[in-house]
Amino acid sequence: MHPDLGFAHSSRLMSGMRRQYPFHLIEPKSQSRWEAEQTFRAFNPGDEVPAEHPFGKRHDLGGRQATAAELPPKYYILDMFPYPSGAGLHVGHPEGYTATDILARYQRARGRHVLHPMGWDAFGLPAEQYAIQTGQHPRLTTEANIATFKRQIQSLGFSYDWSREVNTTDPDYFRWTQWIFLKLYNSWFNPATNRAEPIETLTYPNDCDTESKRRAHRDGKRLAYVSEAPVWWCEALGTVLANEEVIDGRSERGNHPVVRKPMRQWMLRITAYAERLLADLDTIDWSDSLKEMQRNWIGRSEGAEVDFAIARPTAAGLTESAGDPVTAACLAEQLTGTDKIRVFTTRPDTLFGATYMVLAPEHPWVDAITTAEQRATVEAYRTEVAKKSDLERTELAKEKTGVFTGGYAINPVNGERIPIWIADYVLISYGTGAIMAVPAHDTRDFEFATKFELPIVQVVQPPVEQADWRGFTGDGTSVNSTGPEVSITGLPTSEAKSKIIAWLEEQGLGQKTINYKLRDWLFSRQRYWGEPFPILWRKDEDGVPYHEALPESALPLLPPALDDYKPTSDGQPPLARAQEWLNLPDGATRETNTMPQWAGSCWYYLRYLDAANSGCFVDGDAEQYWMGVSNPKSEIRNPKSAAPGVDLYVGGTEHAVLHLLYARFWHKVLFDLGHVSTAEPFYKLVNQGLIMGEDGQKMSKSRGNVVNPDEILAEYGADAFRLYEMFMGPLQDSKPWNTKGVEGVYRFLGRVWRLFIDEAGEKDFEQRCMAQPGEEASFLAELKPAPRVQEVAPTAAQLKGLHACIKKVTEDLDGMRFNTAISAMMVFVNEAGKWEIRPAGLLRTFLQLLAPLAPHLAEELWAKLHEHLAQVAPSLSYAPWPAFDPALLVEDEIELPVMINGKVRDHIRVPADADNDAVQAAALAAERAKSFLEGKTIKKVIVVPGKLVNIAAG
RNA sequence: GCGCGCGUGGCGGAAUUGGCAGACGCGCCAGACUUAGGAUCUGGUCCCGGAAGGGGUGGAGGUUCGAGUCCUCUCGCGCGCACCA
Repeated sequence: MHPDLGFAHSSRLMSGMRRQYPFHLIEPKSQSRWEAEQTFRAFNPGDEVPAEHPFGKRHDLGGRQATAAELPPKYYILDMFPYPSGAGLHVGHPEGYTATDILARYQRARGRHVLHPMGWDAFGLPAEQYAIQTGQHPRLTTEANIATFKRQIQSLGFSYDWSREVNTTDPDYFRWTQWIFLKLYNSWFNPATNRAEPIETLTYPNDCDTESKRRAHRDGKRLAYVSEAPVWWCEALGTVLANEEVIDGRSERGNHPVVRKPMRQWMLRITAYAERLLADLDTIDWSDSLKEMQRNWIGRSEGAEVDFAIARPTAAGLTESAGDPVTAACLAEQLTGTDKIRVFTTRPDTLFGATYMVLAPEHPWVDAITTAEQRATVEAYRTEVAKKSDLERTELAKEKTGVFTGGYAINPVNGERIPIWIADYVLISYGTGAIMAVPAHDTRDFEFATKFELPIVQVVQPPVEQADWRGFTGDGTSVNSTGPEVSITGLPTSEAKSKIIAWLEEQGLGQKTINYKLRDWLFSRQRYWGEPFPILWRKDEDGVPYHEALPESALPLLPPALDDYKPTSDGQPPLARAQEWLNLPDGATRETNTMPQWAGSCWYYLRYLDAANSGCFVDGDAEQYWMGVSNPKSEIRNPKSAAPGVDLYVGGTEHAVLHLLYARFWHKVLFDLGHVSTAEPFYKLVNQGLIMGEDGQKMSKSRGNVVNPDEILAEYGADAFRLYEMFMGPLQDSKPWNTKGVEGVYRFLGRVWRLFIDEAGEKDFEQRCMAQPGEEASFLAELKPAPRVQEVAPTAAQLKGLHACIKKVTEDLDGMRFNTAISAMMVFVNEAGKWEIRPAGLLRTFLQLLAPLAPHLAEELWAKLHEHLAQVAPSLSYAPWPAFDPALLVEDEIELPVMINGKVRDHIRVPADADNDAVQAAALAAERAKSFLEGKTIKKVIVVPGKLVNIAAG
């Protein structure tokens, strides 16, 4: 039979698609071995480690229970769990997962006890919308999607501990989400201790003399409370949205229009934690840009609140007062009573420059101060503003609008009478909803004053002489800032601020204040597919409704079965359709809102620690071992924080504020209440970059540039896919996909394969597979390493090549530089491919380096290189990471460039330990160098030991 | 507008504290093996130039013996926030 006859009948082989190596046999083989062995299971303190488990063997813990102190140092490496959509996995998902898997495998080899779990963030709108359309229960859709995601993720060979898998829609999971909600509900934030405390520690003011007053006081302090405030209502989605879910007046999901609407909603008091959420950013290892995004979101600004008296039109002696000083005594008289407007400013040093005041159109004082002549104008403006959506209000903000109310206020520092305007550039929701306008030193006020011809008075001198003070908003020196009672003229901005604040406080006219952009978190949604609130509503003796918590024993509170998942016709959430569920025999009714999708993802990293625990959200010992620094052997040393929490968390930037801020908030509450041992959940966080389509555009169905991982896997295998995702470039960068690049790393894996398996063996193997396709697996098992692979001592050069590779790969994995680690392995393999005799021991060490990145191929070859010694291979997953020997990397003689005036002109070889004088002499004696120096005077010779020689000549 | 980040071959990217720019991979060119090659192996590949040599890290200056790296200005791109007083 002609040897090539078989090939001709395979379209795959004929078309040049011949596999570089039999990954289609190797990958399922490795994966089923890991599954059978439970290779990647992590053990909680007190768990029995099976006698034969490779982790137990490595750490001498097999066959017994290990205490936290006996377990090796932990390494908790976490991926942002996915929302399992119907579309299946996208090539972007596995990028982060591959990076964490490589590190998880690397850290196991380094001897760490690795916790690397995966789960499903499975509540959410798409499954619910599908349910509305088809009547199919969202659980069925969700389960099908999870099955697809799980199959796809598992086909990549990730070393997750699947025994810890969580699913936010599982009653055994959301029971604890509800439990945490009850913790929030039953706690208040004590400003004196700066932390959350059980609601029982709340003290009541003396006037709380009835139970209903006490209840009102208590309900006003809870971390989870009910508010009637205006919220973002999205008609298309049939639900309210959090501030964070609204972008430019449209829903983040689906880009539907949203409107403001007052509704009764559950809120979480995240603002109480604003300062701690901000301050603790300094204790964690996140990228600067991410921290900056969180800081911006929290939006802390320091300044002062200042009271401006309202000048009533009837007030005598307060008419136009050109040079007619109004005394502080007169002002004090004005400020008795409540006729004052409080403004917030970050620049109290510019008080003397306040030439008018602006209120938000919705400000409660507007009616009272508007004069009869202006009333029609003011009303018209307010109506116009109310009609505008917030989108228009911000997008059309290029041109300032506003109207005069006819009212005046008194500037407390100089008694000036200033007009009060209303304008929509002042927001009711920030600060006090009112500002003092300093047009000379605030861009917005400047634009407004210019348009409406309001006076502009300089009160800050810019530090640079020539600079125009008009519109100058930086720090400088106060000028024109002397009043009858106080002067800050001549003071630099920071001193001027503190002096004027001190004076205001003394006079009872204002005080130092800190404001945050952060708002409380709108926590309820009018949906079906989310966690029901464990809350009942009752009415008191006066018929006033009030809420009360279900007991913990009533958890989990399951959502009712429904035939129709739409909201009710009168706009009630879908849960209101279930009358039996809704109405309790004792007359109470259930809360019909559900929690937002963020709820489940706020704490899933804690559930992984003890996923099957039915008595507790997480066992204390497990929590302390995996999250804390209580383990004396822990290698994590965080200088600023007592605790690391999750050692490494990898995910996309899309969660930079929402998920990460919410999770930090919940974690801090749990910390305050003593349920977790660290103040922060995620010590180190890395955002992977976006993978774009081959055209350099963001991948999307409409562009048709989406790459399906299943197809790549079928053609090149999981190892090549993993390797390519890492080889594309730095993890944090965005980069375009290029399938040709996959072929590059695939060829590299083929070269690795051929280092071990020679052509003759391979050909024979392929022919046998072709003849008996059913026997492929056993033919693979019989395949022997090439005769060139021998148990011999390596040469010095071979050892040096290997150890250079160990060094580079080790350092690069530590620094998460996967692309250059792969490049180092390519260099090694290119070199090793030339060796006539390939020392087996050396190749085994190389496989250990390759194993975290291409684990399937490494396992297969590792097994073969032990079989040929008639040994059963030890577990590659737990084989100790090779150390490099620096002594092997030292050169006796080194080549140095000789530069003349910074240009390389020659090279010299000198002993590695040659002193500078010897190197200089050698450089000056170098032939080519000499010819360049002819006719020139040598001014200076710089010798950088081990690097180069530079001769400055002219 | 403000804040953060980034600009290096035809392409993705290397160059860890200022020290031989372009590692590694893709693509391309040539060769070997071959009935064949979209397999594999070998060599080449920043630009100009036959060579010698010269030029070169978005642009313009500067510091330095020496700059992709540091400083100043400027242009371009990406991300975030967006009237937050």
